[in-house]
Amino acid sequence: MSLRLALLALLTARPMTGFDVMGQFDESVGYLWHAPHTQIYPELRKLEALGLVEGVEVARGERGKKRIYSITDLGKTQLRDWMNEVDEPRRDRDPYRLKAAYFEWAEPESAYAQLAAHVVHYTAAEQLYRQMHDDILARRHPLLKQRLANIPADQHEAVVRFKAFAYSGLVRRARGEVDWAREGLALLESLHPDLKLSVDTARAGDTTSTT
Amino acid sequence: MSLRLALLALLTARPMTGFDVMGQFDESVGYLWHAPHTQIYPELRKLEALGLVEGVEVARGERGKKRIYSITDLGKTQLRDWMNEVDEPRRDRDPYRLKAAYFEWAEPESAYAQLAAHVVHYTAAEQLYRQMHDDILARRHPLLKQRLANIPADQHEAVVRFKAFAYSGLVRRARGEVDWAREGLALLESLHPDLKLSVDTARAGDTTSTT
DNA sequence: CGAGCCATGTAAACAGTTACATGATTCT
DNA sequence: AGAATCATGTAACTGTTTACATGGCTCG
Repeated sequence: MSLRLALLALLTARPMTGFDVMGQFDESVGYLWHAPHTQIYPELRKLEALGLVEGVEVARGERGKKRIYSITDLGKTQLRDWMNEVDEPRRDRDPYRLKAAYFEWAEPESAYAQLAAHVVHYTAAEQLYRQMHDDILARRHPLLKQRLANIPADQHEAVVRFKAFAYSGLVRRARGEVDWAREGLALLESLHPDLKLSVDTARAGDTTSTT
Repeated sequence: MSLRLALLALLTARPMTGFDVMGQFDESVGYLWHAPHTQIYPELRKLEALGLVEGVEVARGERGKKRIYSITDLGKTQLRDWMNEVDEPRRDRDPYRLKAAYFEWAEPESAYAQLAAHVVHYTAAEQLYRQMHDDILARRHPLLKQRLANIPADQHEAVVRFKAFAYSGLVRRARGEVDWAREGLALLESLHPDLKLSVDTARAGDTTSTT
């Protein structure tokens, strides 16, 4: 259901083509939910069949065409209903923790490399999420600006704060991942004091640390 | 691949039936990875067909039977290979943050109820994970004891520490979820000062808080 | 003998990934 | 003319959920 929710929510900002949705899924909303175009196009068709969105075909140049989707009143009602549902938390599925639990089966060097990559990835992710968070609060984010333009000014504050709140959660998670992975690196170093230096060297040359 | 990894890793502790695996997936490993029996039984058959595990049928009473699976040498090699692979972090899919980003579409009461449920759930989860963490470090955990019995004593420390490390990650995540949800509750209260009390009352009577 | 546990499946539907495919428009 | 971007799909496969099914064992 999350993909549908993401699509409907996105279309409340402005009408879009499937291609536009793709673009948003590569940035902004894409950090909250991502889907490839092979899932987006069919799903928009399904939403249209359900009457939740409406698509109109529009010419593009001489022969080209594109399909612009807007959310319908029914779609807004459905969105509101989904948003009001309390879905009980999903059972956790955690590939990182699963793998870490059995690190005794990996070479220490490779466990180290995995945790180092984790640090690199989530350090960059945290930066990115924090940037988004700040852009939202400052109302610099382009899609957010369009969204706000369509609704009364007295609701702007709530809309902005909710989005910032969501990103603050992403920042928090990313920071947690980094702290956790560092804890793991320290553990590996304490278990294999002899390997430490060689791996550290490998990491410096390997992972193209961006910080 | 995570399900297979979880199954193979589990079978390194001791041979098990599909039913035993189910039991473990309802506790211990189940916090790291979960699958219903409808996925476990066919997957074990597939692993057997691949030669990664070996199943022997054993009588149970007069007419009953069960199938006990053990990991093969090939399975151990495969497990080691998977553990050494550095899988680059998956694209984030985050239903909670997605939903929170569009809370302006929910009734404040219902947004509040969702975050309150989040707090309750992850508070309980944190307790549980912390308990597991402590049981592991103290080597009280039954499956862990069996696992340690099969390997040289000089490897015990590493095995125990890796498992504890994984659970420490779960504890960290759960705590992050609670903090985040509380941040959201505070936000809702600041946006709707008038609603606060009524919702608070509803929460106290509603969610059977266990702390 | 009934309740609760042990034990194992199939099938349909839904969600997500990966591979394969096509073509127009715009800018340089 | 070629590259970058806009635009949209189908199909096969893998993974996960949900519904439907069955039957034996053990203990009170």
